[in-house]
Amino acid sequence: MATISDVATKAGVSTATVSRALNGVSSVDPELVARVVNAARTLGYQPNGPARSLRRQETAVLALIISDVENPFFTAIARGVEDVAQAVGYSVVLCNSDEDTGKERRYLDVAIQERVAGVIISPTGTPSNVDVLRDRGTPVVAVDRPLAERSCDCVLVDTRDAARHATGHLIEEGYQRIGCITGPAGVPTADDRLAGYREALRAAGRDADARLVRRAEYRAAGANKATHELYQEHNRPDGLLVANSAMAIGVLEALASIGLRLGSDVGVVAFDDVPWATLLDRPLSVVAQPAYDMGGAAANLLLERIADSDRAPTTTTLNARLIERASSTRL
Amino acid sequence: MATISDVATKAGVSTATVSRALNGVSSVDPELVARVVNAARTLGYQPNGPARSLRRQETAVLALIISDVENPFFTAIARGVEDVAQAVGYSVVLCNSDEDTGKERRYLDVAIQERVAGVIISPTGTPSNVDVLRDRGTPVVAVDRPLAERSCDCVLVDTRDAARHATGHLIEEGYQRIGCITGPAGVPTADDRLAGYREALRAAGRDADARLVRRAEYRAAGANKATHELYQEHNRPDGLLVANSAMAIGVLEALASIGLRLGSDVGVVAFDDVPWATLLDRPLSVVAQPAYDMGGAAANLLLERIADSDRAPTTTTLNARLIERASSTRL
DNA sequence: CTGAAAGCGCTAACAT
DNA sequence: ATGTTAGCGCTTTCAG
Repeated sequence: MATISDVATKAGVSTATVSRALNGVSSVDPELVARVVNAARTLGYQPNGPARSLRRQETAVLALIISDVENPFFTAIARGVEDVAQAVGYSVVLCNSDEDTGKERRYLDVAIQERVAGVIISPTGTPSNVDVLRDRGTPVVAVDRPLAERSCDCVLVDTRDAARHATGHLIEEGYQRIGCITGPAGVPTADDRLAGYREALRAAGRDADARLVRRAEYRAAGANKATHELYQEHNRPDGLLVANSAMAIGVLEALASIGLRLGSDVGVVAFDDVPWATLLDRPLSVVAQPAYDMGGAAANLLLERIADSDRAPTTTTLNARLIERASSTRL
Repeated sequence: MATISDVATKAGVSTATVSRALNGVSSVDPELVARVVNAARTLGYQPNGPARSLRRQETAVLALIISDVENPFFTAIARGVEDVAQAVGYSVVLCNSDEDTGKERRYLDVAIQERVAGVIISPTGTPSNVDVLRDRGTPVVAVDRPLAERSCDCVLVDTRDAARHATGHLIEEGYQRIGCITGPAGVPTADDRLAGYREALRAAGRDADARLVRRAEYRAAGANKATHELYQEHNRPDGLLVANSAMAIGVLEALASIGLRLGSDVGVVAFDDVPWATLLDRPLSVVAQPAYDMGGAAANLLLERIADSDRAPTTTTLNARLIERASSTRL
């Protein structure tokens, strides 16, 4: 593969001039630039990335570590990140931590070893994993979930507020015993959505009945099981707040198999807008999070921090939007 | 950030010994290994990836270039690739070409510049883009779509066969005027699915009616429009083969808005299994492709080729599975 | 404005 | 078994 010195020989100049010409340093004789560009093209020259990174002590790649590639919410974030990064010449490498602290740790190590310019992460488990980056001065932005230490840029949505709204909506629609199916304890979004749910009940002068709350992994299977449990008890809920779209699938399957109809028998609102929401017989009401914008905002924040590591940490909080459909309407 | 020579100094050995110890060369005195490992740990040493890549003239990263990160089919492939790669110590960088030849080209350039060990690609548009890799001897595996030149490892599914089966199933269920909504001309999967559809009709002694065929981008919006067009004509189809799951969403929305019921009014089979298929009032019949396995197979093929570039190119063809549900049953 | 040369951090001969 | 050293390809002083 052609190197910079092949190009230099072919163009009859030094490697320094080739480097300057190809990197757009203005002080190069236009005629030489033309010769260099020509030589590079005929040789099919492509710069050696590792050599450049080694010399410059920096790379033009960002790492994005998410907890589930198959969750549309996270892939939408990924698009947002990528579109912003691409526009300024950065590449993005997408890593899937799968809600596994060990995997997350390994990817962080890879990110450090490859000397990426910065990391955007939706942190899984303990914040100590991320400390590894901060110790080395690698810029980090947390997205979707805050880091325990507030000393880090974050892009969040006001998910507790959104949960409160959604629950309030179910109350207004006349549902009496509203339950909540949320993610594992310790996952901030799961806890916040539960907190918002409780606030709404309290604000309406109702007791939050702990027996109507279930936790499970953020996946269909766990939510399915949790729903079946909930409906084996005496006090069956007639309303349900579901904390993510994967869970919604498990919940809706369970309700169908029990023979309950959405809206009339049980009002349901789920987090995350999904393209199939409107295909259901009773279309699904959702809390739509601005995932694409979150990704874009996170990327911008990261780029700013890369440019200026002394900037004070910012937290950007975006709002979610409740979309009311038939699944949360009595008739 | 600590370098190898910092570790060498701290452990009281040469950098060569540190390198050997940390890379598990067996001929190092166990006591020295221990000292090195200790020094490395206390210094928080992490090897410099670019330096290593430059020296070794190889990297332990694979690039995966797919045409749509938001399509569950491709994210499932990504998981398959990643699980195999991870197990043998490779990282995977995921790139989203978005069915855009220009973006694809840019990512291929990045892959070359970063000197990735190999590329798995679901090629968009002209095959000439990929030639760039083959000219440089970068190992490539095509997945989901073949490369025009057969001189390249491929992992495909027998999608024409699957389309024929699915169409045959609609015929057997008694649907009389079966239409097809497929992707853009030139995209091999789109063309193959159409070809399989036609074969099935011919085998049943029916004319393939060109007026029942529509093409659109592999997205919901285009399929929605195409469906509306189809149902404005005299000869409305009573059966539909839909070439991917994003399109299925557009089609189902259109049918609902026209007031047609799945199964009874119009039998529908769509490519790609989706988790929400069973949530519909009339659950959706699908052609389930083994996406995860495809990713795994592609990764294995690529690793083999990296190890032995002289191996003859292989084409692995996997089978899809028709899952019959209520959307393709009259009653 | 251009060239010569040093050196980023690591690994792999080669020498001991 | 360990150390010495050259050099991967590039960018960037420093001279001229």
